Amino acid sequence: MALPSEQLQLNPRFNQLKELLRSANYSKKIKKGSFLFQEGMPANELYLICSGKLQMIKTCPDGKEMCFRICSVGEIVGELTLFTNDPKYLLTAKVIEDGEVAVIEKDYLEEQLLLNPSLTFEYMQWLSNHTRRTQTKFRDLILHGKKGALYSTLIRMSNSYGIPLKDGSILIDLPLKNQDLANFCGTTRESVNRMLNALKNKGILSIKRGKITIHDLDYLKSEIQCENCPVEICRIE
Amino acid sequence: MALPSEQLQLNPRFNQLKELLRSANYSKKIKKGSFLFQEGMPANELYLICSGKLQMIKTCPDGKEMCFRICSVGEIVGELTLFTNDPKYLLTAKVIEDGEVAVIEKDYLEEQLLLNPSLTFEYMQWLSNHTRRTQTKFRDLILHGKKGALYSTLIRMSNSYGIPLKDGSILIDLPLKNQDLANFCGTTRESVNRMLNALKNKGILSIKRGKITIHDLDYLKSEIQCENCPVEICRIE
DNA sequence: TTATCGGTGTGACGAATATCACACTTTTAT
DNA sequence: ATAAAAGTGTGATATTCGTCACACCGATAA
Repeated sequence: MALPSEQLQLNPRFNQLKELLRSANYSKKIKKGSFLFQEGMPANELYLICSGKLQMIKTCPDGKEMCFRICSVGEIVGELTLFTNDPKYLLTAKVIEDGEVAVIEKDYLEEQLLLNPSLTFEYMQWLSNHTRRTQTKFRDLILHGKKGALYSTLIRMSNSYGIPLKDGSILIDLPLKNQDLANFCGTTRESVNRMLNALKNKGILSIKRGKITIHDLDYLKSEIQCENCPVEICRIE
Repeated sequence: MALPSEQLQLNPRFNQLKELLRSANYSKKIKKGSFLFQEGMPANELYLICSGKLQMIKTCPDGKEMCFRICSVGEIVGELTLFTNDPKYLLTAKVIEDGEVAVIEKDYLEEQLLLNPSLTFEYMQWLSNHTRRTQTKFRDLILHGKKGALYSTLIRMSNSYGIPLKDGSILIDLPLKNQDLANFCGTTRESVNRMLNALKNKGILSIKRGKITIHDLDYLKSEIQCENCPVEICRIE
């Protein structure tokens, strides 16, 4: 059997796993504003996004929402239901852009994962990274107030969706409303608005047609005592 | 090396995994105040706690600490380094009670996990639950202010370390300083102190010799709009 | 015993953040 | 094109929370 280190070279981007998911026997159209699944629902399926965009959110009875990830083409959702005793979705998948997802049966995937060690390896690697990302987010979101939460979110957005521009700035290629950012940070849209405008005035970032461009990422990093953890980890998604 | 097996049976889940860890070829004494490992250190080993207690913390350059778990006998630490490209510990393991840990080589465990599907299954199950716990903590810690963070922490402590008493109360069998709780919640010891005293005055809880007894768990739950997620998930550790 | 130490309890105050209200701007739908 | 809807910007005010200061409490070691 191949050693982990060799496999690591072979599959840096989880190709086997996605290949398997792509072979799904059917797909499903998703419509903006609808939900692919909602928290609490029994979970029998996972999805690979073929097109469109999803927000993975946790809702509160009082109407508040907390956003964990924004997922688009090539990403896997519903993953945390695998190998659980009582499979229910923990999060809600809200469609924010029309598209299509490949559907795969949870049971089938579990079976395949246990049969195919190199697939297992990919999945574990993916899940480990996922967990590491979630855990590092904690420090930033909780330990440096709401400003820290926003700055951290912007940095992670840069790493996840950023396009480097000629002048060294980074365009976050995702239309984000103030409220969206607030949902990532656990704050209010008004607070986000004020903080963003303060950053604009300092020349740290600018906003055009709903998309943010970061001009001075280092400023944001220094404000939250960023330790430059690997980009693999310091991401939204 | 012989480990007292009855200790490992405290938690009936994940027996295969623990059995494997138990076969570790050596163990290490841990001394209160020292660190089993520190974040950033290259990670080549995992540990199974035989005795003693550890705090898994994330530190900040400015001296703040965030506590994720308190681990004792039968628990596995250092797990998130498995299957990562650049294996470094993300958290620091601070010893808060003398003891001993079984040491297992990361490479060896990775190999075993890929060779043995039923071991794989246990590990994935464990990691999934771990991730689900971390994720659900987010909502509580971020969405309901510091009071929500404390209440959530107390509820999770009850599920993790609670001993039901005859009168229906729950004793959290773990000596906790105000500062410890503050580190779990991302707040200050003064704030924790005020909130705890407010809860004492309302008869929600009482404290004797450093240990908290919850008299009215439902009050705490209702305050943070708890959805009674499975106890498997709603835990500190 | 007393001195020391780590922890608790609490007031005063200021900073950070939420809330409310409303005007203004941009986007979307008809 | 125009109206309606959605999103942004901002002041005023309330609330939450952190910070500082210091008294107190209880264990323990000299």
